[in-house]
This record gives sequence, structure tokens and C-alpha cells, in this order.
Amino acid sequence: MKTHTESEENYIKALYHLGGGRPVSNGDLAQRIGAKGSSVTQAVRRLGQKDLVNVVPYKGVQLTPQGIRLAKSILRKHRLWETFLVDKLGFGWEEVHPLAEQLEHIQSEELVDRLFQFLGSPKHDPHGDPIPERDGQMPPVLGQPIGAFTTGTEIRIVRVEDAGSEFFDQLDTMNINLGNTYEIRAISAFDSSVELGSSAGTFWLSQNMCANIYAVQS
Amino acid sequence: MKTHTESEENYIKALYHLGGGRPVSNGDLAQRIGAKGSSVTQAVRRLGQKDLVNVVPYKGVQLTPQGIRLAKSILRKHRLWETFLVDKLGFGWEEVHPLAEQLEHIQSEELVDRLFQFLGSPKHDPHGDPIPERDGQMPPVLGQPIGAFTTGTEIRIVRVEDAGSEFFDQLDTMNINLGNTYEIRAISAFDSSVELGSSAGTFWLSQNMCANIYAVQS
DNA sequence: AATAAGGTTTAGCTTTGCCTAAAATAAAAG
DNA sequence: CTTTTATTTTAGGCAAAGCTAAACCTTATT
Repeated sequence: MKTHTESEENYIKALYHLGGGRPVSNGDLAQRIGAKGSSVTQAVRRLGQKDLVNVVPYKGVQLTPQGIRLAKSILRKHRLWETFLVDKLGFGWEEVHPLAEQLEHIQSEELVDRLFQFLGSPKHDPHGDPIPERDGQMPPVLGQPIGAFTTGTEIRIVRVEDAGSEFFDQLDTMNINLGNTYEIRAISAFDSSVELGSSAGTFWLSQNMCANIYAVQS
Repeated sequence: MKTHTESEENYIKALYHLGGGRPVSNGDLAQRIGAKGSSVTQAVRRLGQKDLVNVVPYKGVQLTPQGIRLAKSILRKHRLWETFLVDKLGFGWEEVHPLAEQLEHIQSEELVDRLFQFLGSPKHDPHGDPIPERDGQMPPVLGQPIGAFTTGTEIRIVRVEDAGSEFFDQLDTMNINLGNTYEIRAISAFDSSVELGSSAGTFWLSQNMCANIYAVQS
């Protein structure tokens, strides 16, 4: 397994995020990376030479199986480090992303394996996102948006989308965490907001909040 | 506090290692970095523009107070990560150096502080080397070479030099670790090797081994 | 004091990775 | 089916970091 630059890894990661295995447009990729289209053209050409992507000029870029494998290994590292930062160092979930973005580029199979063990072989990261396994298998993506349940259901929060720092701040101030359980008390016919209840009382969640919070029946 | 490239940080680290605050020659620096002299000339010019070093052409390069501060902060990170890798992830002391070399470039004051706390505010790393404090103060450099003690002394191993992987392998096979205590049984007048004794028996350590193992009386 | 040797710097080239501006192509609108 | 628009690629620059080879200081030797 060859060694790649951070820039290359960032492109691979972005490609995986945007398309998984499907083709991605130059523009989308440029936007995601935060570079100009011309830079992207060059970058993907380099990746193509390494057989990490297939490039069809003017059409799009697509990860090869090799590229997908690499993407998953980076994602694995990213999510393991996030888990470390939250579980062991006590960071808040909003703070960890930029740090994990640096840590994910550290190269060492051994380190990843040991970290995985040290963290108790987690299947999901602090946001509830699945951590790819060593062999590339993906644990299940958990939960449904809160709005998808019916009134009266007991639910448990299992995942939150990364919807920006304000979203996370809101979660913090409302004291909402993974593992919390609530009862769906009501769903507004007017604006789709949801009333949740627990032993501590009840409160309303806006539609926008609900759309980024995932739960399972419990 | 500005942000620096990894290359820059590596030069600063090398400068600190070779000279502390004293001037270092282009050649020595080149050797340490593993680059050619011409590359070094350019690199130190860049560092000079950032006021991290003073350069006197044909004479030598010298860290500024700013440079020294940076060097210490890198060293702090390096040694904290080594401590993490050994204490928490169970790496052997010979394996951790190249990994810490990557991890030391992660940028985040907060991360360093939390890591420090998580590790129990250590003053020395797994090799017994002092970990610079947040403010740049250095804990004491521990111990004396084993050969410096007199026969009959009870000693405790507190530090080992980084003398290459074969040295560490030898330590491992002889089961020598920081914290171990021995009695100095004899010192050879012929080759300065030393006989150490413990409850498990006695054994001889060559002069070369002794020179890289530091101990205190206990 | 002159010169040879060794170390240092300059000059010029390479790659990565980004940029802007101009040309080329694909897609959508008339 | 042509033309306009939006996207993508080429062309040409720039900075970081490395390299080799040639020129240039220092120092040591004669």
C-alpha cells in the first residue's frame, strides 16, 4: 500500500463523500475541497495516474475500487480519532472534526489497530456514524429522522448529522445527546415540529432540528 | 502564533537538537535533516524571514528566542505523544519515535493540553526524557550513566538514550525497563562493563550498553 | 602568501499544488 | 439546428522543497 499526500487523501475523501462509487463533477469536487476548478482538473489527473480514480474529461471523476478502499481507510481513521477525542479527551462533538481532519492523515496501520482496540472496538463514532471495519465493511447506518416516527413512540437518539457548529451548539444547550430516550408526544401538522417528552419534562424541536437527529424505537 | 509547515518544524527541531541556542553549521543540519546543503541554505533563509533563526552566511544558523520557544513546543508534543503511544496503546519504546514524528505536527494547543491531562501530567516520557512544560520550562534531565556509580550501590533505571533500534531490542531481550532496580555488583577494570544484580540473578552489561542507560541511586 | 581542500551558496531544474485568464466543450434555450 | 450559457480544460504563473552542478568563500597546508 503506497503512501499518499494529504492533498490526495483529501480529494479521495471528498470524492467518497460526494459520490461513493458514482461519478462526481469537477465543480462539486472543487466546491467541497475549496479549490478552483483548474486545480481540481490537475489533481484528479494525478489521482488517475495512481489508479485511484477514473477520469472522463468534461464528464466526471469516479473512484476505482482501490480508491474506495483508500477512502474507507481514511474515514475509519477519521472516525476513530473523533471517538478518541470525545471519549478519552473529553472534547465536545463540535470541536473534534477539524482535529480529526489532521489526525486522519497519520500513516500507520498498527496505530489504527491499537487505537481501535483501546477505544473498545467501536462500531460508531460520537456522532453515531458507522466506523468502517478493517476490511472495508460498513456497520449499519443507524436510525431514522425523528419526524418519521408516530406519536406515542419511545425513541432513543442514535445519530446526528454534521450540520454545522450552530446545530451542535443548539444540541448542547438543549442537552440532547446520543443515547437519550424520549417519547414522541406530538407532531405539529402546521410546521412538522415535534414535541418530545422525558422524565425531565417536554420540549419542542423544530423541523430543521428533527431532520438532523436520528433515532430508533426503544 | 502563526502556522508552520512540517518541513519548517523539522528544521527547527533539528536546530534545537544540534545546537540548542548555539549556531549550527549548514553541513550538520543537512546531515540531520537528510537533505543536501543547498536545500538547507534555502530552508534556513525562509526561517530567517520568519524570525525563527538568525543566519550568518558561511558561518552558521542559530535559533532565535522565538525559534527556541517553537522547538520546545514541538518537543513537548513529540514526547507527550510518545507517552500516549506507550502508556495507553501499549507500543514498545522502539516503535514510537517515527509515529510521534508525525503526530508532533498536529496543530492544536487544546489537544496538547488535554492530552497532557489525560496522561496524568507527566514530567518525563517513556525514555525518561523531560517533557517541556507549557511555558517552556524543562523538568530535570534524570540520572547518570550506569558506569558512574560505585560497586555496591542500589540503582534505579530512569532514562535511556535513543541509540537505535538494535539498542532497544537488546534492552527488551534483557528485560530492562525504566523503574527497574539493581545492585551494582562489579565494574570490570578491563573493559568497563558492569555486573548488575537483582532478585532474578545477575548479568553483565557491556560498556556500550551502560553508556546509554541512566540511573539514580535508590 | 599562495594554493588546495572542504564547506556553502547560487543557478537552474523538478514536482506538488494552488491560482487567474483564456480557450474549448457540453448542455440548455431559442 | 443554431446560439447562448455554464462548466471544464489548457496555458502560464507562483511558492514550497527538494535535487545537481558550478561558483564561491574559509580555512588549513604548504
